[in-house]
Amino acid sequence: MKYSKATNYALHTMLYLIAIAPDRPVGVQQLAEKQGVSPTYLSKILTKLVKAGLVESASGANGGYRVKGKKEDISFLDIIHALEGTTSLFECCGSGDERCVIHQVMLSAEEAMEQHLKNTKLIDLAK
Amino acid sequence: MKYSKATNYALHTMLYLIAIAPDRPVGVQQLAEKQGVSPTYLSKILTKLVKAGLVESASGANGGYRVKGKKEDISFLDIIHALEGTTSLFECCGSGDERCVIHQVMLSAEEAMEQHLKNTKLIDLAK
DNA sequence: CAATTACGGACTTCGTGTGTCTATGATAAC
DNA sequence: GTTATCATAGACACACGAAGTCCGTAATTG
Repeated sequence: MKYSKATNYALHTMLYLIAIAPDRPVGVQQLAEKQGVSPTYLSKILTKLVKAGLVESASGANGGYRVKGKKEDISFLDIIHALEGTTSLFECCGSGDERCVIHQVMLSAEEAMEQHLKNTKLIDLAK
Repeated sequence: MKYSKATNYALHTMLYLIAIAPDRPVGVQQLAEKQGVSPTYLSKILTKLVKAGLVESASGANGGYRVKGKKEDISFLDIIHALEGTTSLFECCGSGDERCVIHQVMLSAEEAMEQHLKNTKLIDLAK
């Protein structure tokens, strides 16, 4: 039960893109150097963020990645869901519709965490 | 990023011990049948609960497992910590003392979930 | 065309969760 | 004391996913 390292990289990358990046797209090599990760690995993480609609990419020379949409709206939960998926952390007695009491408690606990992550926007940390 | 099945089994077992069990200890075979798990596997889970001080065990004939201490005090978090450990869900930039801003947000989100799990006692579900 | 950059699939490695099997130790009943 | 019952612990096997790497392809700029 751990958040993956990929989620960590994604959060740092997004924060960097939101805080520093101007209009120009940023290449993956530059992003990778900042965190000491290989560019090829980070590119797969960025592709997930693209598919989630959080960033947009531009191929070719002077290409790279740029935040898509309003920067103010991007929350921690958006990025975590893009990397970890949206399925529940707790799987129980099999059928999903009739949830046992334990399952209900676990779901509401998870929801408490998600609410916190949803209310915290990345731009709050970009001072 | 999932809770382990072992945590699921532990929660159901503890709920059963708290709700149904009288003073007599309950054998692992009986507990295993209720959930369709092998007794040998469930015994390792129960051993963790013993080491965490949540249940006590009795060897020999008519032995088994029994809830230790006050049943009213046992929370979801106690059991989860016994199975999953107490380390943070999110590991970041390496050093633990100087936490980056992202790390701080993740920790407080995790804490929101833990508070919920800490405040919910198992006996609340044993009607 | 050539250089740059993202995208995608295949692949390896490693750790951990999930179990099983078996031996050992403790206790109660006979 | 002997035997049956029960917990405990270690070794082992297996599957799956996380974490990367490598390489080929596609797109865009100059």
